[in-house]
Amino acid sequence: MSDKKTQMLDAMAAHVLAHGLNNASLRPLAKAAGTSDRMLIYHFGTKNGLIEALLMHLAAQMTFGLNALLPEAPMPSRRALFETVIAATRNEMFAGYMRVWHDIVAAAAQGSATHKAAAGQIIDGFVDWIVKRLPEGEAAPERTARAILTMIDGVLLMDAVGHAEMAEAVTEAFFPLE
Amino acid sequence: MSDKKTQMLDAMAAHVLAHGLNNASLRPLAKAAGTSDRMLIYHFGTKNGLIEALLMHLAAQMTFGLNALLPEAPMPSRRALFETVIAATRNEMFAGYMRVWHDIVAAAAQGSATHKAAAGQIIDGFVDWIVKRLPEGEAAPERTARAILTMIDGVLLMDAVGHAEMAEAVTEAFFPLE
DNA sequence: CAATAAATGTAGCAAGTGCTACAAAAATCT
DNA sequence: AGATTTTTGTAGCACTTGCTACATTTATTG
Repeated sequence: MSDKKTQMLDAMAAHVLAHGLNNASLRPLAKAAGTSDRMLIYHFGTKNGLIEALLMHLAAQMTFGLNALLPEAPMPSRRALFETVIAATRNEMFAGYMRVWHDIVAAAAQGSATHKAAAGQIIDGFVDWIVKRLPEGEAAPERTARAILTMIDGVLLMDAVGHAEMAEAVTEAFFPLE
Repeated sequence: MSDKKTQMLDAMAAHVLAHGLNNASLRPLAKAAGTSDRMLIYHFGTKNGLIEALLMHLAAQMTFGLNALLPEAPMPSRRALFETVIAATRNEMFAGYMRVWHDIVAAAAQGSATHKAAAGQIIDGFVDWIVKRLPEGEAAPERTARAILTMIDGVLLMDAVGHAEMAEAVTEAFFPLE
């Protein structure tokens, strides 16, 4: 991929993180990238092509940011791991990604294969991340990681609709102090 | 509320369940309700007013459908309750509501107070529903219900992006057979 | 029955949508 | 250098968006 395209994608990703993905249209995106709608179509063929490239770009960014978050070492307990992730997703730095994440989910729910693919990529990255940080002695790490990620996404959803207190209930009910 | 408005809302709710909420526009909604965009604005003042009314209508419908799903009696175990709910949300009958749910979440994540309010209503209804069906002898039923609902929403999200297999991981990891 | 209010149809506006036609400049290749 | 391909600007098209102006019909009320 040419440098120019990558640069455009960076700028557009930033725009999407600030203004949302699902109602992004060509002209504002072009403006954010310092170019014209004409050029976007030229480079990406069609708006769907643009969105597809943008989704892959965003997925890669998310995975990268996640990996930069915490060293690759086992956490003392599931509970600690869970709480660390939740705290991180609530960091201002990640707020844009969380919004975009729910945009992706909504589009995927409406049947968009593109968005499902992007979601799959993000999820895979996240599962790997968790597996590497699971406390030692897990019987089925992959499975546990998937279960924990699903719970995290539940909390993320609740956060999104203004029910941040749900996280606490989950922690107490499913991650008891040992 | 007048009968006419209720009738319109029913028709528009059906349309939204089939075609999505976030990209619904006045003319298609009007067509679905057998009227004109002009009339929708007349009755609801503005599009936001319409969406607000529609959200409340949908929230009520969801709560109603949920209550019709299962008798109001304690389930034998958390696991059974969880599995029953998941199976229900996967029923074709509820597919439209699940799509709309994720639309609501996405809009709420972007900051819409209207959508947050609707989500809150749906969540409250769901928590009540769970509390009434929790196995007997729960120490903190309300808290447990919130925790379970959060997990359900995590699974719902995974279902939406095509990862239905996550439910299994959650069941095994967090609802062990006793 | 007359007067007032509620309800609706027709037409349209200004802004935004994805995308295209056409032509000119800039870079690349032979 | 000449030919050819890549890249870009300007304009615009056909359509959709939320919403409004104006006139007319239909119901309600004194």
